[in-house]
Amino acid sequence: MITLTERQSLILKAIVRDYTEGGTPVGSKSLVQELPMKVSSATIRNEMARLEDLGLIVKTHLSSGRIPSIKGYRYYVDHILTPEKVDNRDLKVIQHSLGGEFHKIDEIVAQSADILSQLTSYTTFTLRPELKDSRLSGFRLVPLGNHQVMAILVTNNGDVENQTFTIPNDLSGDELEPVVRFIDDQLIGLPLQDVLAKLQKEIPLKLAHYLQNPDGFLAIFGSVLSKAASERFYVGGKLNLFNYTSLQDPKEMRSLYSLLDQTDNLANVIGTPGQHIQVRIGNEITNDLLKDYSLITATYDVDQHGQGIIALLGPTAMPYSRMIGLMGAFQRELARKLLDYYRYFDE
Amino acid sequence: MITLTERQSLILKAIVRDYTEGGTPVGSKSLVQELPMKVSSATIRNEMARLEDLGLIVKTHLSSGRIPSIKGYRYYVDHILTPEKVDNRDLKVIQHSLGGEFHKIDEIVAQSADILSQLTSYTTFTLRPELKDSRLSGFRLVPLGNHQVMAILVTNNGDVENQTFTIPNDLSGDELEPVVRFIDDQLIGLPLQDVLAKLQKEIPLKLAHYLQNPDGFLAIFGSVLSKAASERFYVGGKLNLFNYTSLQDPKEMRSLYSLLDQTDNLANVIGTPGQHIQVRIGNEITNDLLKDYSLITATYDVDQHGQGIIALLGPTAMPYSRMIGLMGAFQRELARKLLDYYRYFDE
DNA sequence: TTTTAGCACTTAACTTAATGGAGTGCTAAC
DNA sequence: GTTAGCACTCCATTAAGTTAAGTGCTAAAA
Repeated sequence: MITLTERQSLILKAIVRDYTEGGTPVGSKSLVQELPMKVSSATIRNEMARLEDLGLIVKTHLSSGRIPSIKGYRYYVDHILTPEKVDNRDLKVIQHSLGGEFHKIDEIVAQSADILSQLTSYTTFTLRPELKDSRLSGFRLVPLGNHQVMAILVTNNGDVENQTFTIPNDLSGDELEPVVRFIDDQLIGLPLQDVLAKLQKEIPLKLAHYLQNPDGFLAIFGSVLSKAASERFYVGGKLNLFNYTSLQDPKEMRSLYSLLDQTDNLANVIGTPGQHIQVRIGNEITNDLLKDYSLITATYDVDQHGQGIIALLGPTAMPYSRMIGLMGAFQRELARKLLDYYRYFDE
Repeated sequence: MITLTERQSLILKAIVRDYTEGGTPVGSKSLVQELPMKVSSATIRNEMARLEDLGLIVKTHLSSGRIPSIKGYRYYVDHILTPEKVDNRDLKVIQHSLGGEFHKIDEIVAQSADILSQLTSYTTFTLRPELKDSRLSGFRLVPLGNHQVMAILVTNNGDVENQTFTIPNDLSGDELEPVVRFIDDQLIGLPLQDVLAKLQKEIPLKLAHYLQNPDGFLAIFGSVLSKAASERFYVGGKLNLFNYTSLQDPKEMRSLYSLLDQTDNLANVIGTPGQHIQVRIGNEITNDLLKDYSLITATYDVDQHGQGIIALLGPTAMPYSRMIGLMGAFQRELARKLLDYYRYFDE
């Protein structure tokens, strides 16, 4: 367990601040000017040597200034940093852009990602509150003529998922009606997870009473269901990659773009955030592509409706203090907005 | 009007080929080796000087090899190039990937863009056949409970457009039923364009019989309608920008990405392709951002269902011969597949 | 009249050398 | 424990030199 003196702590803090703002290694001379204590650069140098021994700062070459190491950022985030109060103007932006009327949870969550990435110039992922509490509240099949049928699934949160299918010739719309009624009787009100489970076990057998060949129908129902039940991240500010990636290696950026395009990957990247706001720096992120970046994840609670995630990807040299402040603001505002939304549909 | 001798033509052709393949300026010595005639490099140099006088090739500096000018590419495309027969393997890929079952025209068209960009490593836009022939064949409002209604619009081509709305408290699902019947009576069978026109003139008056405040409903209907009637390009192979853009200027790539993200811009970029396959090179493209690239556009005919567009964006130094061959293949295969599709729904 | 060999000349790209600036570690004195 | 002083290191930038590819031109050959 590392413990720093007051002075060392101030020096580390200044190095982190200067480097995240200026982007160039920080030397003893520039530090001596901005630090509140009146000591010489040689003293600072001695302290810096000690910080380096502890592994908190490193040199880029033998005679360069220092930059924080991953361990240094870690210490800074854990022990030194205080979250910055969110700028009043930023807060206005957040509240205003979440103030409008939304028709889907996904829209709210996506909007949040876009705003956060705009405020930070970084890249954002958001995940809606967990669906484990989501229940099936309606299922419809609407014949559209021309062999086509639209399947619509509604959850108790007001989420709607739909898909259009071409049905085989030997299956008329009328024939499906009792099936829908059967589904309604058996499955309405159940959590989506349970529906998914039943769909694989009991339903196929019982469905045989109504249809000779229930496979086609099950495929339809399963497809819409899994679309509604799957965890999909929304990614905002992809173009901001141009702001903070190295640009030296186009291959890397390309890989990052691909990673962000496949939203199902992101669950692995983000993992299961335990604490409320979690900062992972450099190689602390399990994905190798992101070993030179930092990831801040926050969960937000929407009471009995579960938790959602909002995450921020940026350079390791990011202004953590401001970022964590912002994440906190989103945690609160997003939870509030979603509670409003649910209340509307729960009434 | 420029006329080249046989020999000059061969030289220009070789320069274009070498440069599009190798990417480096072409000198007289390397030309003399691969050209079928037996002359010295000095002779080639004389001819090259003449081609330069004509503005068909240029030097990158006073003593460099030559690269084709835009005028040179133009001449090559117009007078020298013969479309390359599509590689058998490529054709297989195309046919196989369009051979599956599709549920929407948009899916077919999007798939084509993806395949083309994969085969070329460039970027592709596709536009579905014009919608002016598209007619309204069904309109539904499905109440989902909880103040929500899904509006579904179906066209005679089997295209389905839908959107979910929150309805005001003072409007129940039942009240909307006569409205839908009214819509069905008045508008079914009309081209979408006409529907759009009527929506602005006659309908609001007549609708007043059924609803005190028809504005809300009209907004819903209009929104779904315009979604169905709008021209939306699908863009494939955005990541391929990394393959052929300069990478020197990250700002430029960022702008390009933005351009491709706003699909409504693309109509202006592509313009109205007149001929069957049109090649626009460098500053011949009206958009300034694309002045260093080439754009090949092709229209494909789907008989009475109108024309669609497929377009390819790449570097000016692209292998035009192969590309034009590929575009031709897509013209044919796409028309064929879509005719199949329409036939299925027309029967 | 066209083609060719020969040669002086140009330029980009690469290598090497020189210089200045920022910063460090260490020592000896305060 | 702190400081001044100094030798040392390394990056970044500039300058100079070298090479390879290619050109245009001239005068002779075909």
